[in-house]
Amino acid sequence: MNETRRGQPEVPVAHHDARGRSDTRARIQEVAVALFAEQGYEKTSLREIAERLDVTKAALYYHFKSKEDIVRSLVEDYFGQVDALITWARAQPATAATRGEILRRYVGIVAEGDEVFRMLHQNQAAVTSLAAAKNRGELFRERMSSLIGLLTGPAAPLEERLRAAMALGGVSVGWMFFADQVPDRAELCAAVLSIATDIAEGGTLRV
Amino acid sequence: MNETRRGQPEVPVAHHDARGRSDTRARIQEVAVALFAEQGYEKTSLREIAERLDVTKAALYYHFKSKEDIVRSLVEDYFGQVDALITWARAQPATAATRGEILRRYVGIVAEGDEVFRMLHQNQAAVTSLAAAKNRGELFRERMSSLIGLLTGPAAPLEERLRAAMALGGVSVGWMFFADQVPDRAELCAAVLSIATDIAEGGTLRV
DNA sequence: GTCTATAGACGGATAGAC
DNA sequence: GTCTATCCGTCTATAGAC
Repeated sequence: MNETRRGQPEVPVAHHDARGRSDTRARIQEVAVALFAEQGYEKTSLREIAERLDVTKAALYYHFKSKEDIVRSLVEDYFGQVDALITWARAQPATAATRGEILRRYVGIVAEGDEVFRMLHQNQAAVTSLAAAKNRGELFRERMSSLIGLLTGPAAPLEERLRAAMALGGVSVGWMFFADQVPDRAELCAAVLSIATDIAEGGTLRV
Repeated sequence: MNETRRGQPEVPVAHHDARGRSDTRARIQEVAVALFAEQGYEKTSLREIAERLDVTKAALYYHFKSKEDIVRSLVEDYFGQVDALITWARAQPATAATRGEILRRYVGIVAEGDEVFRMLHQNQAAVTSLAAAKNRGELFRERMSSLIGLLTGPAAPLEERLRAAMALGGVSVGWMFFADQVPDRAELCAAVLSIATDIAEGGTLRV
């Protein structure tokens, strides 16, 4: 149960460098994402995170002011990228090329955010009710709504909006399901994008 | 959010029928699903469920042997239907008609299961780690894998399996996002199915 | 920056009366 | 079937030494 080093290939090895300086903060985030995604946010205690890092709970509080603060540092980064995408897209002409580019960037965000993205979707309820306090509105739904609007226009018919929603949803599920099963992420990325574009454009555009 | 007791987010009224018989068990399930979906499984305490029902925690333990048992009673029903679908599908010829029917039934299960389905997806991490004890393997991933296999054949190329996965994912997201926004559920159901079939068949079949 | 120790709160669960 | 009362565990978070 306590395999501090092993498993995911990218977990760093050293706790300290030669002078005793530590990158503990970043390592806390790494371990936290992994545990939150695996067991859930609430079920993961600070004690458990601390144990994996071979530090004590109190040390965590030096780097983060609360458990919620750890998750916030993770989530902000991801949603920040989505918000940036939305802002960018609103300044573009509503062309098919723009819609294609929105999907392309969205797939990029998902692919890059990977672990945080998975953690987020595994803990939607917990994360949403955390953020609800400061970040008003529904974290996921609001962004989803914006993206659908940008992919279809403000008052598109149901079928069209549905295609956009299913394209977005397909990206999430498709990526998360296959990300750790295929060797070539770039290939997966391209395939997901191609199908998502296909879905959104409703067969008028074939790649 | 709460359509069982329509109206505001308020407390149900009747505790007993005329003869003192109570449907407490069913009402516990209703309240639990709603709260779990809204705030998350772990964040919802038995005290809170009991309060909404105007009973005490101890009363809950008469009907369910544990908190986990409440969620299990909910989840079993849903996954039972999915498993039945998989069993049925395995006994069918691997034709396009069968694949279409798999999707049709899957959409039906999602549409009917609605609230439980939403609760499940809002608490994937929590629910998975609960069931892990008795129901070995990944609750979601394993079923997903089976369905993808049935929709594509055992050793289909990545793109084809990806289409299947994204069709399934699209159904979940599409339904959950629009279910409480459109007046006509049957219409939504048909539209989702149509698009999902479109996705899975990869443009060879147009509805 | 990290530790030990502990406060303070809350949760799940049980016993036994009615 | 439901209640009151209570036990025990675990958790977040803080105080203060080093």
